[in-house]
Amino acid sequence: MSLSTRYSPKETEDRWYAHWEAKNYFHSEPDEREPFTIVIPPPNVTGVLHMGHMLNNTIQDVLIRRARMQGKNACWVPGTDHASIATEAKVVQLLRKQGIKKGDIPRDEFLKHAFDWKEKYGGIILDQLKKLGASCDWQRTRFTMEDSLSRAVIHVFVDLYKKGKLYRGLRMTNWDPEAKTVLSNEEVIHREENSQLFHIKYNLVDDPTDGIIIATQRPETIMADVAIAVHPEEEKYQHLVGKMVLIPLINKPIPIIADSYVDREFGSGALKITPAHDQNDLQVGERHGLPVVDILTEDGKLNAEAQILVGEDRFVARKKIRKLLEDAGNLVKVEDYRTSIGHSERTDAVVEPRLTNQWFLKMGGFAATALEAVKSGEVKFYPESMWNMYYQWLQEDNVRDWCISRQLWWGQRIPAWYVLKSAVGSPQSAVGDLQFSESGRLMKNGEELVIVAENEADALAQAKAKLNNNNLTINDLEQDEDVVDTWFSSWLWPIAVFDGFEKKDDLKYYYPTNVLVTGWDIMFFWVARMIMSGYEWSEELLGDDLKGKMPFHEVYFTGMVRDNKKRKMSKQLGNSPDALELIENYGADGVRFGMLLSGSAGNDIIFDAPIDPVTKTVLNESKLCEQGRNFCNKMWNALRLIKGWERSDAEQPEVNALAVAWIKDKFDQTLAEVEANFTTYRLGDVLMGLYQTIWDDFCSFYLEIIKPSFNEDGTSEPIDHQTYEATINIFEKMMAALHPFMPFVTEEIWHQLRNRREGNDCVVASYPTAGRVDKDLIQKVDKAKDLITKIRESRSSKGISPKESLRLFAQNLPSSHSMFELMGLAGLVLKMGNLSELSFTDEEPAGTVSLLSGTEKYFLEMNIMIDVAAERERITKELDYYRGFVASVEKKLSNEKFVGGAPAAVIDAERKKLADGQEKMRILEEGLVKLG
RNA sequence: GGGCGCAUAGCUCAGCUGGUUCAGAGCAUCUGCCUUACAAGCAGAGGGUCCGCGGUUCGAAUCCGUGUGCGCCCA
Repeated sequence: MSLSTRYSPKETEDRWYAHWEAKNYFHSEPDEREPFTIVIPPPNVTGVLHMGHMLNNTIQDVLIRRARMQGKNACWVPGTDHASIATEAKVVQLLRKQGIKKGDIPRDEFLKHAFDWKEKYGGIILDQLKKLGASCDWQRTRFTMEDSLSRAVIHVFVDLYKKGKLYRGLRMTNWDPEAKTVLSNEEVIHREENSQLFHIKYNLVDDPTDGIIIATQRPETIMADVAIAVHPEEEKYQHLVGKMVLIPLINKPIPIIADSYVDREFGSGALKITPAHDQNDLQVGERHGLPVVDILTEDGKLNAEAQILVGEDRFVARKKIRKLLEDAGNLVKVEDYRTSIGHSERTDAVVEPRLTNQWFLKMGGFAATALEAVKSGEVKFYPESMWNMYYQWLQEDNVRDWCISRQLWWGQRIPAWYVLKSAVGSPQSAVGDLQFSESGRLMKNGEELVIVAENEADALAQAKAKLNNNNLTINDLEQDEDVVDTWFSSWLWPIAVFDGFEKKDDLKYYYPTNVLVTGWDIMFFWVARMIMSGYEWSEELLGDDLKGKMPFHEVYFTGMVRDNKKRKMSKQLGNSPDALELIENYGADGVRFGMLLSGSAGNDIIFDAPIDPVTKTVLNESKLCEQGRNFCNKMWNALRLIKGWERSDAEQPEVNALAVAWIKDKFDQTLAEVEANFTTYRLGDVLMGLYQTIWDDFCSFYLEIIKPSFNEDGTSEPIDHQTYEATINIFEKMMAALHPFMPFVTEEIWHQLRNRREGNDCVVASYPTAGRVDKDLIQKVDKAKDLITKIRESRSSKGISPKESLRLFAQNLPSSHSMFELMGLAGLVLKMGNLSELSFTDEEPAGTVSLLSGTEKYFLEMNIMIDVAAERERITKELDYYRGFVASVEKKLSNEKFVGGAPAAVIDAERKKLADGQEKMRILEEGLVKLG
C-alpha cells in the first residue's frame, strides 16, 4: 500500500461527513448523560455562507465536538431565520421579474410564492455548513416560520398583551417611503452627505417688518411647523418669546416658545418645530402641548395639509419652495452643510421620520432583567469586557420600547383584530357616540378598538362579549395586516427549537443551553432579548423542572471579520473571499484552522485574504488557511513514515524509551494547557498549542529520534514494536485532541493508524485528559535539545554539513554528569546531533570549538582550521551580553527596597539568575584565556 | 455631542491577578540544505523606544492620568 505524499481533503471530507451522518453521531435524544447544548444563531434562510458564519460555526463545532468526545450528550440545534424584510424583498424582486407586482396579488398568494421560493432556495446555507464539517443535529433543523415556532410567537404576543406589556400607539418611526413600511433602527443606514442649510425669516404677526430667522435643512416641511423655539437663556430672543409669527407662504400664525432643547450655537439659534416630521420636535411639541400637522403621504409626497405644492415629491418640493421663498423675500441665505442622513438598508430611500400606528413592547422591566442576569453572573460573557457595551445599551435611558410591527407579509401576522362598521350596522342609528377611524374601524377613547387573540374563533368570542352582540361573524372583524419583527420570533429561539411552548420533555433536558456563540453586533437585538424571553417564560413552562431561567450559561462573542482596511467583510463591498472557494482551496480543516487562529474572542478579526493588484478584487487565498493545509500535510506524512516501518521483537533501545516517556510528558503538558484554555474559550491558543506539540515535538523531534536508520542496501531497519505501539498510541491521542478543530484529517489518520472495529471513530473517541508530568525529565531533555541546537548552529555557522559525524566532549562537571545519567539521553544527543562520540574531558581538546549550553561547557571537534579571531569575537560578544545581564541583576539585588519589598520567591529567582550569569561569565572568560 | 474599544517585530496577533513564559507566537525575511515521511519540507539566524508624556511602585508592556492616531456604537 502506498499513500500519496500529499493529504487530499477532497478525497476524505465528503466521505467522512457522510459516514458520520450515516452513523447518526450528531443526533441527540434526552438520556441519562449530562447534556451539552448549543443553538445555532439562525442564518437568514436566503443567505449563503460568509466569513462570519464560518468563524462562528467553526467555534460552535469545536465546542460541540469536544463535549461529545467528553461523553456528554451533545446537541447542536441548527436552523434558519425567515428574515422578513430581506426575504420579502427577494421574493418581490423575483415576482417582478415574472411580471407580478406585490400589490396586485392577495396576501395568501404572495405567501405561497414566498414559501415555494423558500423550499427551492432556502437552506442552501445549511448544506454549506456541512461542507465546513459542522456536526449539527440535522434531524432537529428548525425554521422560525414553521408552524410550531409561529404558534409560539402568537402565544407570547397574546400573553404579553394580557400582561399589559404590549401596546399599540402612534409613534415616530423610521418610514421607508418607497417600500411603504416602517423600518427598525438597524435597518437604517446613516451616511454623511452634502446638504444645505436654509435660513428662513418668519415675520411677526403684529409687526410684519420684524421677524425671526431660523435655520433648517428641510424647507419643504415649514407648512407643518407648529412653533418656533429659542433657548430660554438666549437674550437676543427674550423679547420675542410668546409672540406669534407667520409661516411664510401660507401665512399661518404659530407661537415662539422657549425650550432648552435648542442648541444656541447652531444656525441662527432659533429652531422651527415640526412634530410630525422630526423625533426631537415631537418631544418639544409634546412638552408644550402643541398639535401635530402631518403634510406627507406614505410615499413621501406633500398632502393637502401642506396647502401648497400638494402632490409634489418631498425633494421636488424642496427645490420648488426655495424659489417660492426667494420670491416672497423670506429666504435669507443658503449655506452648504454636511450631515448624516438615514437611508433604508433595502431600498436606499431616504428614511422619513413618520408618525404611524405600531405595536410596541414595553422594555422597562425586560431591560432590568437582562441587565441583572449578566450582572449576577448567571449569564457569563466571554470576553468579559463585552459587559461594558451591554450595560451601556441596557441603561434605562437608552432603552426605547421595541417596535415589533412591520408592514410586510412574510412573517407572523399580528394576532389583533379590529371591529368593522358592519358589526354595528349604521353608526348613526345604533348608538349615537360611536366613532370610526379613517379605515372604517370602530374607535374607543380616540383609538381603534383592538382585540388580541390566539385565533379567529377566540377573537370573535371576545368581540361578541365586548360589543354584547352575539350576531357578529368573523366578517365583521379585520385582522391587523402587519407582521411582527423577525427578532420577535428569534428571541424565543432557545425555547422554541425544543417546542418548549407546547411540551416540556426536550426543554426540560436541554434548557438552559450551555453556550451561545455569536457576533457582538447583535448583542442587543438578539442576545439581550433572548435573555429577556428566557427569564419571562422558562419558569412558567418548566416549573419544578427548571434548572435555570437563563437561555444559556455562557456567551462567546466573536468579533467581526474585517478586511485589511478594517472594513467589515460583506458581499456588497466585495471584500470578502468566497467561503466555499476557500474550502475548495485549502480543505475544510485548513479553513477552520485559519479561522480559529486569526483572532480571539470579542476582538475583530482582520482576515488576511490578499487583493489582486490588477483587478482589485479579493482573492480566495489566505496564508493562515494555507498553514492549516500544510499542517494536514505534515500529519499525513508523519502517518506515511510510521506506516512504512517494519517491526521487530528486539528490545526497546534506551533512546526510544526516553523519547516515548518524553513525548508522553510533553503531550500531557500540552493537554493541561488545552484544558485551561478551553475553560476560557481561548480556542486559538488551544489550537496553537496542539499545532506546536504535534509539529515541533512529535514530528520534528520525537519521530526523528525513533526513526530507524537505514542499512547500506537502502532498506530501513525495523523498529521495536514497543516503540511502534507507543507511537501509534500517542499519535492517536493527538488526533483525538485535535479532532474538534480539524475533524476530517484527524478522522482519516485515526483510521489509517489502525484497523478499527465498526463504530470506533475519532468523532466519538474519548477526549484525552492530561496525565502527570515528570518535570525533571522534560527539563533534562530540554537541556539536551538546547545542546543539539548549539551543535547544529556551530555546524551551520562553520559550513559543516549535518551529514558529517563529529565528536563531542563534555567538560567534566557534576551538572553534566547528572544530566547524562538520564538513561538514553546521551544516545539522544548522539543521534540528533549526528555525533560519532560523546565523552567527558577535563582539558579542552585540540581542534575543537567550545559551546556553552546552560552552564555546561562542551567542545565540538571540527576537522577544519579554527578561526581564532572569529572565535574570540564570538565569545567576547556573548561575554558582553552576560556582563550587562549580571550588572543589572546585581543592581536590583543591591537595592534594599527591592530586597525588603519583593516576595522571597522573586528574590530567590533573581539570585539564581545572578549565579547562573556569573558562572557563564567565568566559563566564557576561561575560554578567552585558552584562545590566547 | 455621549459612550465603548484598540495601539507590542515587516504583517496578523498573544501576553490572564504588576516580578523566569517577559519582551513572545505564527506568517513573512535572510542563510544553508532536493538529508529515503513531508520543498505544502528540514536545519539555523536576524528582527522590537511594547504609540508619546507624566505618575503610582522596590519593580510597569501590564495599574492610574494625559496627549496623539485609529476603529466602532448611539445621538
